[in-house]
Amino acid sequence: MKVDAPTFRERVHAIARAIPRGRVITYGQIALLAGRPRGGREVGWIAHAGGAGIPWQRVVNRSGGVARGFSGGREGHSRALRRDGIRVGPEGRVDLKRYLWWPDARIRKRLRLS
DNA sequence: CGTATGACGAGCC
DNA sequence: AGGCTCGCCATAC
Repeated sequence: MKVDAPTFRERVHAIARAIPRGRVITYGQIALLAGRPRGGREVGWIAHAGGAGIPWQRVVNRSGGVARGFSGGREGHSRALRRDGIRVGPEGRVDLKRYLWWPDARIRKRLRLS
């Protein structure tokens, strides 16, 4: 059966849903995977628009920083990450060396990503 | 339709 | 390392 090509927003949602508990990904990475190398800002407002059942707290910026516009502000974002078992520093930063996630080949294939 | 805005990123200092 | 500037690009107004 023929299916329409997924929109950028749908790809972003699919990727965000695939992030495992205890790991994080960056806006830029999602944009790249979804086929828009400089679309970090877009991913940001897609995240801000929300989406039921999507663990947006696992999406952080390039510096590992939490989002100002998260529900509950930076504090809210930090709390949500800690509930995921992720350590968040006093400046609202996570250690990317430790928590950054990259989808493996199998997942990329399943989601039809680059 | 021109301007402003922003859950971003890379580069420079 | 951390702060600034500039580029990016869909939306909002």
